Amino acid sequence: MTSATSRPHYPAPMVQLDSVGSLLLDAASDLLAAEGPGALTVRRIAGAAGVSTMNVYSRFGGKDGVVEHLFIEGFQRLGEGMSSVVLTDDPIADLASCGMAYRQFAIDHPTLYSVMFDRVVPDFQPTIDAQLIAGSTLDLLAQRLERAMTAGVLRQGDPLHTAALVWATCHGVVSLEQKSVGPMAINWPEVYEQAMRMIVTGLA
Amino acid sequence: MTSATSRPHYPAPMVQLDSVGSLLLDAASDLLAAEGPGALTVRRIAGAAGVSTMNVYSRFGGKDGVVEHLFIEGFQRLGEGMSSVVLTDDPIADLASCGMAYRQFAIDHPTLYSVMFDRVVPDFQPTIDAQLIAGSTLDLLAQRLERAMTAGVLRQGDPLHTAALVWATCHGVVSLEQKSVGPMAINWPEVYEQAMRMIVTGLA
DNA sequence: ACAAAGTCATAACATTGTTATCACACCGTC
DNA sequence: GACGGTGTGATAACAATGTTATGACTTTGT
Repeated sequence: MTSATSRPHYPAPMVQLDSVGSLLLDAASDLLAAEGPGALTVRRIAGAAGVSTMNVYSRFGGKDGVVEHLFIEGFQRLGEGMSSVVLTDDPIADLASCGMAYRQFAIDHPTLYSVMFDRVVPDFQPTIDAQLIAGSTLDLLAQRLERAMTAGVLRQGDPLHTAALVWATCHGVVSLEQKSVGPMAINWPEVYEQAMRMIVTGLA
Repeated sequence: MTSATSRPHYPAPMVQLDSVGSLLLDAASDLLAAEGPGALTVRRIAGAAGVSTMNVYSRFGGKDGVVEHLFIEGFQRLGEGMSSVVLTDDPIADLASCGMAYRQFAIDHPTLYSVMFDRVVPDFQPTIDAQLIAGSTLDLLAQRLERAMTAGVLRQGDPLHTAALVWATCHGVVSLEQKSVGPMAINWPEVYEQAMRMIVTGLA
């Protein structure tokens, strides 16, 4: 992270990880969940994995490579969480379930969520590939929305743009809630439900 | 001099700043705007202000004190931007203007926005006072919404919770846009306008 | 069997936030 | 005017960070 000459390219995220690599990722994930992004130091990650710090560089190209893996893993798990809701014959109810799964992920993994959506690791910028993976999570939502559109319960429109709008709304509520912005009196779970009602009626 | 017992106690944000303090804040603000949060180091701030690093500690208690000032200043400027829109006799149009002012602020000051809403400075946590100031920005929005409610163009409801919902929606779109999350093909300005239409129809 | 190449733990380096040191200016008193 | 106390602030030191260099050990090819 010292030389900012050119965009650093980390190892491809799909490389087969050996045991040490997996150990490092697990240790980083545990550290992140337990103590937050501040605990994500190269020495602590390597120490928790029981290996030397150089493994972080030989396998991931540096700290940012590890963070990028966590970033991608987070979006994959978020996608799994949203796609694991069982579909009913009510597209609107399914959308609501999807939204609740989104919020549940953010609540269950707040520090991972902050790695994904806040710039919580200094100078970390996901690669184009990682951004594409992150963006592909939107496809799930777009499919749900398109289904609701063809069913006639939502107004017709570009599914991708509508998905971006819905995603942004859910993210906005979760983000403000996590940062405790605004008066303490605000009941954020209620705001979230209100947001989903607003989405449905606003896009009907 | 500073009580070593309680740690995160920055000087009150309303203290009268001497010339060196103002110099430091201006330098920090310029650095943040020009090179992003990574450039916000104690030495660079002091160097840009032409003073020694110790001034950061004697006047602000440390780097986080400076960041807290920027944090508060950001919300104050955001509030000014939103309250500077001239009011018409159309509460809905005024709400839209308010929303556009919000987005304009985020576009004009992206790094300041990230200090306010992302956890971009490691281990920085705004004090309760700063959070209250940040939350008070919501009051402006709540007043606009209450006006639209009494005018009958928006459904009755708790103005504060509704304001939180509207704020979260605007923040969500701006946040995802700034981080380039999602496919590149997304037209974020259009998503933002769509969001405001959704808000109006969803809350009518 | 031996040299070349790779691997990895240790140590070194630059930079960060923070704290300690210490010289010098200022101020009240004699 | 001289002197001791007070405090301000610049310099240097310290711990921790990401990263790179070094050097010993292992593996491999012939």
